[in-house]
Amino acid sequence: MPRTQHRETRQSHAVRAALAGNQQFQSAQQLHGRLRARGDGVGLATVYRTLQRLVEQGEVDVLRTDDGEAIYRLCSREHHHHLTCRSCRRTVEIDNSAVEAWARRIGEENGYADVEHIVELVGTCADCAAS
Amino acid sequence: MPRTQHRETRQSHAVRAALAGNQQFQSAQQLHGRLRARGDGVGLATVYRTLQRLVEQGEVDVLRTDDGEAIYRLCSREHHHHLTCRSCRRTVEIDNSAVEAWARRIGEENGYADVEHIVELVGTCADCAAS
DNA sequence: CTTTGTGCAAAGGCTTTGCATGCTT
DNA sequence: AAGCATGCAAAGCCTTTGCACAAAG
Repeated sequence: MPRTQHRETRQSHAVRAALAGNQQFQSAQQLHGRLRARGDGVGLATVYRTLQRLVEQGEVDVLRTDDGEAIYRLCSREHHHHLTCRSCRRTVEIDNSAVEAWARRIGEENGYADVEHIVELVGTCADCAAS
Repeated sequence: MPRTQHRETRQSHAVRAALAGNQQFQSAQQLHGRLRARGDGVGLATVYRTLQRLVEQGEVDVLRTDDGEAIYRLCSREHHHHLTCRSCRRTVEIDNSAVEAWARRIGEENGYADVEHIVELVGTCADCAAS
């Protein structure tokens, strides 16, 4: 059982609140700046470490911008993949059991056990394609 | 039409050759190391600048890994995916037609065009599982 | 009281940039 | 000859880590 053992601190609460207050993907630096502006001073390193924990616990999704910056957002579902617009970053969460099954089958066919998969899709969304 | 004008140099040729020699996405550092190993010494900065130019010219695609590393690949190349052993790094090439179709369909269903995908499988191979 | 979280600053890793030099055209 | 391309090293950015201190359980 993944016993999520983390302590309740003012800082971790602040980070979670900042995430909850915005449904869009935000960078660690943005969150840090937002917290600082709000008066909830939190060290940048703490922001990163808190986000890291949340990602490990599966409570937060993380993606990478074209700049290589990590952006975070509270998850809405369990396991899913992302389809991201390469232009505006609009993101759709994909929940497709076909991929899961496919990955597992490929593993079995090749004698590999405990197969994990990384799947990310990038495209141009309808709006951006139009403009 | 703006004819993309770039000079022919040993280095730019080497980078293009390295890209052409691998149908998968590769990082700049990987390309640099490969060139160095091959004897075609090329400065790391030059690798980056050449890749930058190729991307601007639309000859190369760029994506970001979860580590924030940029990975490059010549456009319009058929590629395959890999199933890698997390222990011994043994790698199997995977037929990709199923994934290609799946990715394209997901894109269409969501109104996304030109869908690129990153797919990586990691598991434990039979030998390593036995030991 | 013990363990984990926090801050700060330093260190890391990837990428970009300044500048003098070499090579292409 | 003129101007981009290259190398090297330094600088930039985002992120992680070491360490001492504070706080939670």
